[in-house]
Amino acid sequence: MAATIRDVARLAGVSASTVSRALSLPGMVNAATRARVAAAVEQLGYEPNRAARGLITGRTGTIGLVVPDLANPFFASLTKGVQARARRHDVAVFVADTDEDPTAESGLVRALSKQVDGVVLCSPRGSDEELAAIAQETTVVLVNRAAAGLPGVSYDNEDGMRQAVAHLVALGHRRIAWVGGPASSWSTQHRAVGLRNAVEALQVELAPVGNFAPTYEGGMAAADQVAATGATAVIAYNDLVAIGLLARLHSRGISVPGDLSVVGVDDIAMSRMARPALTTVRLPKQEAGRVAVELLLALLDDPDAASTTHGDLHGELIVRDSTGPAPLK
Amino acid sequence: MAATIRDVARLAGVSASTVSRALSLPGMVNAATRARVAAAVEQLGYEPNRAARGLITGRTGTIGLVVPDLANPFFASLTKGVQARARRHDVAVFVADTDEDPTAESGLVRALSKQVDGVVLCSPRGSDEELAAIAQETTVVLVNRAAAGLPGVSYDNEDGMRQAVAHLVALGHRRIAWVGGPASSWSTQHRAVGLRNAVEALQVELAPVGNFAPTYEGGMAAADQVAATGATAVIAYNDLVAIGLLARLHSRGISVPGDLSVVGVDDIAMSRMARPALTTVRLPKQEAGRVAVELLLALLDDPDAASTTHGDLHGELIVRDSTGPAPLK
DNA sequence: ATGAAAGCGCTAACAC
DNA sequence: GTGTTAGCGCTTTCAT
Repeated sequence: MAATIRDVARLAGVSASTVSRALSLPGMVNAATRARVAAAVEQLGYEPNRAARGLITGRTGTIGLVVPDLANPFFASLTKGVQARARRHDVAVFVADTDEDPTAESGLVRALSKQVDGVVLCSPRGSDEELAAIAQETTVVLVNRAAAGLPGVSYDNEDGMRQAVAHLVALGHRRIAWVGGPASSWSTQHRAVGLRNAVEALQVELAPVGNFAPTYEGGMAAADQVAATGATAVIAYNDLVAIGLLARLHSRGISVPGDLSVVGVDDIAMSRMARPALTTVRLPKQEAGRVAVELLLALLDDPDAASTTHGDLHGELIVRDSTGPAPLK
Repeated sequence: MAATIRDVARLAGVSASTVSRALSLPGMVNAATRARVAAAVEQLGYEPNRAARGLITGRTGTIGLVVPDLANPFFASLTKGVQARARRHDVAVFVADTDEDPTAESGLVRALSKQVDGVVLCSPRGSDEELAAIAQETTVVLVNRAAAGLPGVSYDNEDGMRQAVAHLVALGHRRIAWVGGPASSWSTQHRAVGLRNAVEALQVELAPVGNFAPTYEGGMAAADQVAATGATAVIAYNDLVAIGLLARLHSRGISVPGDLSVVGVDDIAMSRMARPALTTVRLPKQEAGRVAVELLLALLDDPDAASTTHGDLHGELIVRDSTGPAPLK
């Protein structure tokens, strides 16, 4: 059996409350007693029982993480970041995967919420109203989505798209195709806006080819339409789509970057390994997870810390072979 | 505030103990009372507080999962399987990532073990002794590793290698190179054994080129040595290594599968997207996670269920372009 | 079949 | 600064 606080108290010759205080509020106990307690703790290998503590404090020392798909490298990295940062704070992480089912989202969060202090919700597809309802019941931090009034971390999609367009324009491109992700996705909408602003500012043309699944298959499906636009460059919703484009363009005999330059978003590991290696807007994935955890913990400590309520992360253009090496002839 | 068992008891006009029984041991309570309790539970949206229950039962309804690297697609899939199956059993999953640090392994398990009923430990690098010590303190199920006496799920690596070799030999290959993973890895060792058996049975030659990191970079590093062996085919420790080989061979002007056929292991999503698409031994990743959870839960219910103590999963050869389409000339 | 009472391990008033 | 008391929400004897 594991040692309890009473065992420690007995061994240290003090009361249980003193042990409790020595551990949680060291300032409130005499240095000498504190040392005796520490010794007893050490000797017994005592670790407070979190369930018992939680029962009384109402805090579990646990947070939940809900992602659409763990097998998607983007979310896997994010999870890694969340998990690492939470551990630093001695907080455990429950992970739940909705399997890309938007219907499951709020149910999962609600189920989790009984067991955790707060939840990090990634790329939610639910409506703003649904999210607001969830936030009513539990402390939530959104990732990759901004919803009115809710705390969260998102990426500056507009700026990322600006960087991508600027790069392509500098290489001589004047007509740029855009393969969107799911129409309902917050990031697709914002990337589209950023793109429109950027092409307008730089006086080039944008050729949107519609919305596709954010997958390799989505890219394969979009490729022929991209080719038909007559654009000399294409920006894809994400790297998976861009790699799908690469595959289909290759089998059509369309050379990248010779005939068409391709840019993705995310910078998943796979992008470096693609042929040609993919130019992409790198999104700091683990960083988003870390920021989300910090935000959540801050919010739990002080529920109306309105000042730190939203994080905004920047992407960084990574130039690889799919847009080079030579400028457009 | 959430409803407590007393609220339910009051509303149903019974005592708290009756509510408790109605929920956990329905057989022990009168059908009529049971119905009244059920109605009250429904009306109040009551959910038992797990921490309070755990305090007395000693069970948390939570399991831990320790993986070397969440960003590795292999472990991401596995985690997905674990998480999905655990949810079916209404069990929550704590996920921890060791960041490929074997030293962190046992510490993490120990830390987790205070908060969970049992732990699924994936691809542990620790010694058999370390693992045995951990198993002493908490219920553990190993994945991708068999250690004397410990329950676990692993793959039939020997058979997987046999399939790969048979395929290559049927295509006409007579000298097959092998790029091993980390020397300390259990699966490297077993794959090597399977390979030796297979080449012996089929009367062909094996050319091992040593041990490399189980990554894309590892594959890049191994490629030139592979080429130098004079083999016409190579089997890589895993798909990441195989894709690294593909990249380096391509830049050396060595054609795959024209000059050299390449086979990987795992069948991660990336393999389908490689150019040429990678022939590989598909390992059921999510399935391993599911089996591990079932095993762990069975063990928790009956600590000496020695019968179901080890699962063995089979790989399946997936033939793609990196070993075809034409047989060796 | 049901209720009363005790207590899991801990923290938070409240005394001193 | 420290001990005493009470109680978080639940399950589990032990009565009845």
